[in-house]
Amino acid sequence: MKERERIILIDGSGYIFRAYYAIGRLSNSKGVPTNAVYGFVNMLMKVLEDEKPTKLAIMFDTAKPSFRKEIYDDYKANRQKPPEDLIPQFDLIQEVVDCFGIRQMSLEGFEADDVIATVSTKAEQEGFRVEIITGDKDLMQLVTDNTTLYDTMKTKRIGAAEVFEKFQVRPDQVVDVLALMGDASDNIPGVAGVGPKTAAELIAAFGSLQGIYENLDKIKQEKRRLVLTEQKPQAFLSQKLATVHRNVPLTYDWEELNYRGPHRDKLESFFKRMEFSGLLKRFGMAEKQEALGGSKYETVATLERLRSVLGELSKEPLVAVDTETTSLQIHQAQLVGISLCARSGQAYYLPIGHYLFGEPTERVAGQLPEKESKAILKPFFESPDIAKVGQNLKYDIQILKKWGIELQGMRADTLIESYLLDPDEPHGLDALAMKHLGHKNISYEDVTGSGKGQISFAEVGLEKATQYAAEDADVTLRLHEKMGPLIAASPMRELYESVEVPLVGVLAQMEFHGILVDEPCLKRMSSDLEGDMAVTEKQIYSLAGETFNIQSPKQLSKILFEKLGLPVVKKTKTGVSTDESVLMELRSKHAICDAIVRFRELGKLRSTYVEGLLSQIQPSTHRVHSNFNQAVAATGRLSSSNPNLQNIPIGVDPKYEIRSVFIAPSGATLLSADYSQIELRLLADMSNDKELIRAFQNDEDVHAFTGKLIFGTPTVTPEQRRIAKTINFGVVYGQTPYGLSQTLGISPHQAKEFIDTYFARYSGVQRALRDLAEEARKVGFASTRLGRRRFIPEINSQNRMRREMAERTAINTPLQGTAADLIKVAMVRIDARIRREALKSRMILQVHDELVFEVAGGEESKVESLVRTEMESAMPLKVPLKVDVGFGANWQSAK
DNA sequence: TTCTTCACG
DNA sequence: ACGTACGTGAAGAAT
Repeated sequence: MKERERIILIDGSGYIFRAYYAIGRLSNSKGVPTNAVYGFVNMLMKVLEDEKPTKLAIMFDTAKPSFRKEIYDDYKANRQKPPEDLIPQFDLIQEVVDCFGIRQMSLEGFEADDVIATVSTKAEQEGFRVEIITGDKDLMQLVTDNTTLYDTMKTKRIGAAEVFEKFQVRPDQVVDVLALMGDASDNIPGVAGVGPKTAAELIAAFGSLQGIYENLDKIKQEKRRLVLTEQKPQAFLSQKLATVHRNVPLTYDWEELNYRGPHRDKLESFFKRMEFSGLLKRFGMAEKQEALGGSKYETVATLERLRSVLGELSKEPLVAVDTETTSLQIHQAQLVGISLCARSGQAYYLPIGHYLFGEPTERVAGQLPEKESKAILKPFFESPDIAKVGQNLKYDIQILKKWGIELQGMRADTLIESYLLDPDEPHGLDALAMKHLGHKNISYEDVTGSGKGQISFAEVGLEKATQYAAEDADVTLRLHEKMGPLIAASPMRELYESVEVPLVGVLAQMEFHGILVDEPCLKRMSSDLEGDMAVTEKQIYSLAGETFNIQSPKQLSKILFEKLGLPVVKKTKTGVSTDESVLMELRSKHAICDAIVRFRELGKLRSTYVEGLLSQIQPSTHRVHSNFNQAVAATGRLSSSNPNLQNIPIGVDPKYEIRSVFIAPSGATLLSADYSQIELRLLADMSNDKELIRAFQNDEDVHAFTGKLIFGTPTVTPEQRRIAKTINFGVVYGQTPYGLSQTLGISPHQAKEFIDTYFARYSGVQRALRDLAEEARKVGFASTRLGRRRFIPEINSQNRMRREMAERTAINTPLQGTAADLIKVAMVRIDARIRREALKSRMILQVHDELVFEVAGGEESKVESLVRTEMESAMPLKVPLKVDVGFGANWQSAK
């Protein structure tokens, strides 16, 4: 028999809502909300790419209510109005469907489901196969041998077998099941007390709704029989409501459903309007390069010209600076060029280190001589009176420092400006140019190429390099002209000018200096770990009775849950969880669990910390130079990467204390200073809770104090203290009883009692947390003590999960973020004093509530007292700030 | 590229 | 019916 041609029908209305909730917040620069449009387009493209349809149509509901409303006034009565920012997106979605060249169908008085049913029924009669793209179970009634359902967000296609799996009935019986069980989302009443289980059981037994009522006497359970009799009208009404209408009066012919691909021009202008740059790229429609209005870029090729340009720039109020180099790794990077811009549209490129075809010795002609230009540039860059702005100046500061210039006069950084204005948005220069200037920057790959043929920036021709580099300086200045005033007019001005901008220099210094690593010791650990792992590996294989990849959660779960028959405790999105909490729960059932936990522990140490750290050591300095990222964490914290020095294990196994390999050079020691209970102290201050304030004013052990309070005892056992400690931490995260019960291994009921008692004793805390959520709901953002903001739009979400998540964010961000503000203030002040007092000691690490210093011999007491003073006085609170300080030859022993 | 797991505060 | 504490970054497997 000839293969049937396939028609794809898409439930458009269903996907609009799912797209809206799936994508969260998104809008273009004009403020038009675009999240649903974006999600919808992605769904559509997935269907087009995966299914390669030849015939398709998309069905929509109409604004007018359907005929069901006439039959039953309460139909969809409890359905909420679509959210405000979704409404304008309905039309946009219909527009984009047209751009794709896809037939859309709808009819007043009918729902999308009815239109789908009508077309699919007809199509099947005429010899087509039908695939319905929907997430709605109601359409299961349409399934036949030639009609299947498919949900793009799931993997499985739904045919008759899958329908049977879900409801234990044939597709044509689904309506009757729905009639009995009802549907809360459509407000279809069903029969009271009959859920999916009972409904399926009844229909399976009697064949249909009609069949049930013809055989009521055969129903044993008296109660059930009574309810069914009583609610017969509802049952048949529900059946009517759940049944799709298969005869909607539509006019169309199959030709109109042929899919011939998108109208590229229309699609391009639509995507541009929406500012979907990723989608434009996917269609090869990347915006054409448009020079910024009236821009003129000059390559500065002679020393005379350099002098005169710098002379002009020195009189300007602010100069944008950008450096081009051969590497993002400071200690491997060579300076290639510098761009400067003080008036938008007029920028200069100073070529200094361009060379030919991979030969660093073959200098390109027409460049500035390195030594002489450095001598001219030095006073310019080192003048504190010539104000500079840049995008991520932390990098340029280090490049210039390596070149022999100490940048002074840093006044602004657009990376930081963007971060403060909305920490959750992207802050890359290209993204900012698009967002604030509507301009597509020349991309780095356009200049250097990408992949195998990629060349170093040093090999780029001067003309091309000038266009690219000068544009970056130009764009940076323009971005500052947009964002600078926004910051200045906001309550964040002080935070920006006195904390964040000075911190850029502090972090640059920390990164540049790095921390010394004991390489031989790491190498010893590496081989020790290898040995221990081999032993553990053997144990695991013998316990499992076969060899397999222990590091593969998939293979491991096969062994644990299929071969060894252990019970499944927890699932992940894609399979069965084998994480540590699962293994700990199963450890009494099989010895393999402990061995796996041990193997993972050793493997983590080896790959992430030992090997990972070894690979990051700079051969030229024998140090690791981590990046301290100032514009990543949405709360205001720093983050650390390449390597991450903020998650080095604390060293539970004395054999493998990773922190002990971070050492001081000879003649120096390390000093570690960390805040004690910083977030709880801030909570005490913010909440004004009299008990919590008392605890800190009396310098109590706050966990023991809390324990005494919630257990009502004069002293606490270690176990009680542990529980109190967990709750103290949980409060800061906006804990739920369930979450607490999981971490404590107790019942949710008991967890709830602990929480209730906690709030009864610390009533000020409870009030403060409620106020934080309420405040965020009112203004749309959470803020820290120094005015840092984080927008939390989902605090008003219709989706409960998202909303509750947002509420926890609203509680946690002010605490975590104020702690971040505070230690940043301390860092800036400590660094200023180290410079002013000309100390040789250096700040080298920050780990959220801890600072680590390399202290020069003889400066110990001076640095200790300086650090303690500045940390403890960074911010006045209603409770004292306490700092613990320790010295040691390595990081481990300094704690 | 995405997912899972796990290290830190 | 569903998922469940805040914030990060890195490695390895699977897609």
